[in-house]
Amino acid sequence: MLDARRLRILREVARRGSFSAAATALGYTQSAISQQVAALEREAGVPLLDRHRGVRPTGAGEVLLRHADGILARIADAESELRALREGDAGPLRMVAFPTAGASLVPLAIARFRARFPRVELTLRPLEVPDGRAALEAGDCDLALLVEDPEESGPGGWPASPPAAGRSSEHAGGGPGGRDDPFARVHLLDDRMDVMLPADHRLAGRRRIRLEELRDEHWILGRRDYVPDEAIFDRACRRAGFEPQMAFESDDYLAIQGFVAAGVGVALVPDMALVSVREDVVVRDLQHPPSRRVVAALDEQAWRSPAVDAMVELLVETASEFARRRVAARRDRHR
Amino acid sequence: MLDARRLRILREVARRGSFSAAATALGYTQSAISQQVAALEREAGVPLLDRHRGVRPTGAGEVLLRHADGILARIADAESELRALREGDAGPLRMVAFPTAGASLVPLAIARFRARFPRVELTLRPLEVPDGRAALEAGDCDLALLVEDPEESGPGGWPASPPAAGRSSEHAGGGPGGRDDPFARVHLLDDRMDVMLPADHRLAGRRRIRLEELRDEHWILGRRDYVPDEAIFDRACRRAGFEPQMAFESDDYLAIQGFVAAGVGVALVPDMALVSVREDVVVRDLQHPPSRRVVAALDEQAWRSPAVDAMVELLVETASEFARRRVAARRDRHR
DNA sequence: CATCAAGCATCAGTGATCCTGATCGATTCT
DNA sequence: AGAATCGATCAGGATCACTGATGCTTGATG
Repeated sequence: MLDARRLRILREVARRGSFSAAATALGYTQSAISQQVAALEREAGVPLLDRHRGVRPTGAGEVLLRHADGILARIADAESELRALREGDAGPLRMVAFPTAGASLVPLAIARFRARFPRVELTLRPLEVPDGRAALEAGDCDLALLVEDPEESGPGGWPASPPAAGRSSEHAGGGPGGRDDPFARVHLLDDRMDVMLPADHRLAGRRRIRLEELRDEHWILGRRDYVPDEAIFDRACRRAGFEPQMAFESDDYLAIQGFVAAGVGVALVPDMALVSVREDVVVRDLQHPPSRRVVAALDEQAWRSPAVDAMVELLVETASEFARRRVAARRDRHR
Repeated sequence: MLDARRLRILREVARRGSFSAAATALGYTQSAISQQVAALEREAGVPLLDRHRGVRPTGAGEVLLRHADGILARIADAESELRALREGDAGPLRMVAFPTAGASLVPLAIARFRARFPRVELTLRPLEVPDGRAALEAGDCDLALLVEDPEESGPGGWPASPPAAGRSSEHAGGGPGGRDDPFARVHLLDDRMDVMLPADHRLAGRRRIRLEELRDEHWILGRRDYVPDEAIFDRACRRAGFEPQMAFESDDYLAIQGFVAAGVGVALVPDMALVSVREDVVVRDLQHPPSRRVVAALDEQAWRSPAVDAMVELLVETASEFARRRVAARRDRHR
């Protein structure tokens, strides 16, 4: 196969009009140029340079030079894109997020990210948590936003960078009740869960509610296999000393709002899902509110581009602002 | 610089999904593939393949693969064009010819050539003989049609090919009165020169004229520095025992016809320039007609593509037919 | 005409690179 | 558990690329 380095040499020779000049320009000796050109001509089976009067490309040389520019330009493109990718300001960044995050937290982070890294090709797929985990495992995405049950997972934290020495696993998973997946997790926020009641519910006027007070209600919850909501809820009820009666499961918090409004039951909803709340339902704090943990997960094995790191950092920042704003919103709710 | 061979390996690995399969496909061992991919990743500074579960390209790998196809395709293009060029059925063929040939003999040869080698990019520049010789010398053309004085040049013939053994040089130039340029010459035809008279000239009715009979005429001839016509004519006159009186020089045979028709003088014109003859002039044979030699000249040093060889051969054929046709036309002229 | 400088070709030597074959560890399938 | 597959790694040998020296040709200069 034609060697691009030799094409570069040929081009330089043609451009400069002499082997020696090309050698100087490329940092070789004249001897090396001569040998490489000879090798290229041997390979081509045709003389490429007319050495008789100066050095000029022959017809065949012209033909090859026409291609050489294109080939070398494309190689240079590939190299510059690789360089950009290595430095984080270009290339693909494939994100997945569970739908609620994809509609609330993530857009904020992405807006900032795009401003800072306009050339990164950022893609976001909203995927339910198990699918997101699978995508990460399959290498189909670089970064996944997941919700998890805080009592099933470790404390979470910034993952140690793989090539660095002394990799501490204290932040990563694998602690008590650790997970069996190899992901690094970064804690973004604890998504507190509130109770949603029909606006005309007997407890709607209360500022804070104890879970036991709702022991006789029918409950509407997110689907068990998508979000950890139900597991968290079950445990909370058990601790409150009752067994909840389930009315419906749904994977859509808007649908859940609809059920609550219609009087089908009450719901435990994560704060994050409350970016829009219908008029005919109210949201009230629980006394000991459970929460679910929102994390950014990465493949600890895989190389992390600077873009991914930057995105994680932005997510952390954005999440903390988001949490502050939610606390404020919670305060307003009670006025 | 990125090595195209490595890109090919990367592509094959990505396509087949395993190092071993790629190794088999490319005729390497798995070890070689592994090492080459590792080298490519080192060079790129980024992991390109995710080896964890099967082998899949990472984001960076995808980026590089996107370029790899383009790069490899272009290299393949260049190679196939080189191959075609080596085999003669593609690539450039740059011809120059003196204007008279460019308007008579050459179009016939080119028509046949194009039918046989449609993919060769054939270019023809009409250049006066000295310019054509310079172009050939400078390597600006592959083949030049020249007119020469037969008494200044050797017999002409098929040039000996430099690398081939046992190619007889008996036909080649370099005989008595040889030239100082390094061109190989192939004799195409002897372009006989006739005398052109005004239609009302006193000798217009004659079938054949002796040069001496025109000793008192004024002569119109092609320019000395462009064509050998004048040198040939001078010598003929000297042999006929007189010194010609010159009226005009012109580099255009149509202009010469105009002068003759206008009665400015008579002219010695090469047969080849008589593809079109005005009504108000006549062309008559000389008794011992001088002739100029039409040759195809090539740079003996340069590599001769099969296309050039084919063109030379076609020119020889075409020239002999052309000469036959001219003889017939000459016969008709006298009826 | 002799000399000199510039330029390409060639050769031997050396260091880098590439490939093979063997082996190891990990993973998957049976 | 055992076999099979796959990638990583290592040592060794072949090849390749480059350097530095030398020779030859050409064109300019005194």
